[in-house]
Amino acid sequence: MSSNADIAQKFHEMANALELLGENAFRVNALRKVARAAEDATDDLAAVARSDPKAIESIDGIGASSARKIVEFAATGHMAEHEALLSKLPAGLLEVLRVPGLGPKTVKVMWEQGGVTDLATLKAKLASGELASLPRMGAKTLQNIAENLAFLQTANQRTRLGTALPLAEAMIERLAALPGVVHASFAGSVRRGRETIGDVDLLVATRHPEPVMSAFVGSVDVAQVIAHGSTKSSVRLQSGLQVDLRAVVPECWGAALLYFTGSKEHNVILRERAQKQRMRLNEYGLFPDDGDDTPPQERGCKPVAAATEASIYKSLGLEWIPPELREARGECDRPVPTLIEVVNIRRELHCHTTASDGQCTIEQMVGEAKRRGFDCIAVTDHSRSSAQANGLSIDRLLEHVALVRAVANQVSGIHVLAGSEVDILADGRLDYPDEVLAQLDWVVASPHTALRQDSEAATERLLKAIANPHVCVIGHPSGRVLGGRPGLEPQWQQLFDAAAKAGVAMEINANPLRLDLPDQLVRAAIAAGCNLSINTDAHGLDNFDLLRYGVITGKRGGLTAVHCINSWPWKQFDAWRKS
DNA sequence: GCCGTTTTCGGCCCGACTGTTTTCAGTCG
Repeated sequence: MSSNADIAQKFHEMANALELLGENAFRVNALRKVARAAEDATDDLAAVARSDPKAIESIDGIGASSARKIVEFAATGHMAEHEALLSKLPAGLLEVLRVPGLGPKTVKVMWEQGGVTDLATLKAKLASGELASLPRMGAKTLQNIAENLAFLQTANQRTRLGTALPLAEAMIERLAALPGVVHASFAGSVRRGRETIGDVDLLVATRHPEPVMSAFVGSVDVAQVIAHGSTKSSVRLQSGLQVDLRAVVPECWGAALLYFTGSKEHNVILRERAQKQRMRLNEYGLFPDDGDDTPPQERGCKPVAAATEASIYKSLGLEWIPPELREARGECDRPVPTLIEVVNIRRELHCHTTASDGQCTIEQMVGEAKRRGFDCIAVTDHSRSSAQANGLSIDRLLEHVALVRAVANQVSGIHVLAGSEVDILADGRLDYPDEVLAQLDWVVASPHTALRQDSEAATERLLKAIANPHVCVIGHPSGRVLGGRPGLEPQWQQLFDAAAKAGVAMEINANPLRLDLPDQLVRAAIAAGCNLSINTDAHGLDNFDLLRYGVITGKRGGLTAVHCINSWPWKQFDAWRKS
């Protein structure tokens, strides 16, 4: 675990502990904000705290008190207040908060009056019926807790975007076809394109929501109905994934879409902004604030804006902000960039064929790239050390390069580059000698093994690869697998500075298992002056469809076509490549 | 605990649904 994740977890735990102890809710919220700031930070906070303690306090959301705790943690590996708070609670009590539907108030009562100290005692006391004597603990509530506890113990972790997005699209298609549905869209973290999502949020505009809600909760793949109201329902699918559906009237579409897309933190910023302008923002619209506490839509107030997202942003003095940027990372305080789009991508610069571990021939891959309108494809099969991927020995590589060049000469209308995805060995040497690399048109250098080495070794390893004059792109730089392995955690700033100077691009690997670099590192790389390369790493024809996940990740990092080598006009790209 | 184009003190987003209640607390997003 990087120090940032460790710090974030400690602040989350302190927030939860304070909540269970019945502390001030604003203090709890402030600690959660600190945790989020730590999660979002790209620099290693412990390292920053050691070299420049003052810098911690200048981070938005982190005040003097939390900064002191982070500095203390960086110096000693301990956080006294964290330990003191947790010592006031039974060791397993925080775990109980993870049960869906159980919040701090209920868990506190269960602990103080019911003797629940962890998931095991909760399970036992549910079975024995002891908890029924507690306040607000009816039969239905107890049954729900038991079901949710069972669910928690079998639940997968978060769902990858590559799974959730196609599912959300399919559900939206079904909802849009229902009678009376005027608009239908997915919202939430799927629309924002987060790399993993906790649940799927869907939104429809209709004047007759009840039949839509009934159709939704009655879908064949629904395993459990969590809530079923006239305008809001929640279900759990057989896969375990939770899906929420909300219905609004068409006049509110923009306000509702904005609200349900989030993020929660982005919404808070918009609402605070509305307040300062003496307005109120909710999912029904942006209303003048007349001081009346009753929600304006219930009093027939006419909204300032509601039908489209753009009209609401405009009324708040903002440009429309793409969903991918709505993470409360300063997007309201700077001009909105023209983000990269799938249509901007003109070439695929990382793919595999049957020569190594791909499923298709050179001709098939080139044909598919051409069919998709690309002006170039780089064939980059694995290098000799990747034995599990049938990596090419030097002799096989040279034969393969000849074959790729033969195909290149046969096809018209597309440039075909003979390249390699060459392993970056654990010590930073490349898997082929320089005189072999010099014979290639294109070199993607990627780490595949030794992905658990320490930060210092990883930094040195990748710096060495960046320094090699034949390397064009660092492929999936961290080597992470979402929900699988964390990958390398080098000093990214140092790497990006070096890559910018050397003119080496950093890859956004579009495979939804990887999304590597991730969004926040894309942002840091751009800030350092790096160019990015979005590639599908295709091993077959279908894989070309993964491109959109890389583009979404780029958008989340603020990537424009200007900093993406796949989007440059051919002449610009070719000149850059040859330099 | 954090923050400041009203504020260095006094605020801190808003509404739907459930289950248990006779008017609302708790949870969620």
